Amino acid sequence: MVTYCPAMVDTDQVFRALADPSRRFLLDLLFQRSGRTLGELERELDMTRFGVMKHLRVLENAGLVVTRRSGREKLHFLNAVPIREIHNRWIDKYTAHQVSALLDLKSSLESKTWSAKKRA
Amino acid sequence: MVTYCPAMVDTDQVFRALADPSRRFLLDLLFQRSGRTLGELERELDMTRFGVMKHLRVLENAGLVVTRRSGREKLHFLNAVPIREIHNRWIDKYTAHQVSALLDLKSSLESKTWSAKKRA
DNA sequence: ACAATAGGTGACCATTTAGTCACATGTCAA
DNA sequence: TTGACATGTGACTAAATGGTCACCTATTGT
Repeated sequence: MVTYCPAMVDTDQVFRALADPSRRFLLDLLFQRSGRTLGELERELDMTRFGVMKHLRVLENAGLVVTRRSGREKLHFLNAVPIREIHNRWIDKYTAHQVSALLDLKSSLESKTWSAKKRA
Repeated sequence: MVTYCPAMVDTDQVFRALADPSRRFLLDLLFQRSGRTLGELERELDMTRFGVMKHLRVLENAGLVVTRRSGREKLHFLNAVPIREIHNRWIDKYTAHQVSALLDLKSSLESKTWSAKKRA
């Protein structure tokens, strides 16, 4: 019998977890480098350890973060599956191409602006 | 000068807009068929007109819904661009394949369960 | 054993948020 | 122009949320 699967998530918990900027920043940190401890993450936020712990639990309950204990440390990893499910909910194959093209255009414009700034 | 672009969105507003189940349901309705009026959407939710209106404004401010007036009616359309940006934030090209494969597996298992149920 | 370190719990407070209502504006058609 | 219809505003209440703190447990190295 399967005891855990990264694709098993509660939709509502996922969206509520993503609603907070601190939690999104935690996901950014784990996207950058997974397998961090609570203390390590705490140092990056302007908040007490308890606040960070609370946020991490919300993320874990939502399935956006999975954890593994190692001695007295708890390692946190990013799980991207719920993110992909959000995408699949409101973007079908037909509109996906248009949207991607628009965003590519946008980022290309932004990089031009950026290099213009850099030169200035 | 550009006065409007579907790719111009405030990240925080997008995530907070998606945090409510009623608002996600409104997006589902507009994903199914875009260009609906307030009254039309109101009939689908178990909520007063005012509540629905408030939710639609949140979605509009987030850029997830764009509107067009037509006489005394206001038509609402889904804008998928912010959704795609969420995806791009935490899923890179390398993990995208793994995640997609996992979700394909999941949906194939679910459809098997479903047809088994149907036969029973 | 001991102190230092890493993580955890429950209660608490300030702020935000969902939903409703009385009331107001603008548009259509007879 | 009159009445019906579609949408909009500001104030209000009840519930949820973010963040902190005093206090607690478990693991490590000496």
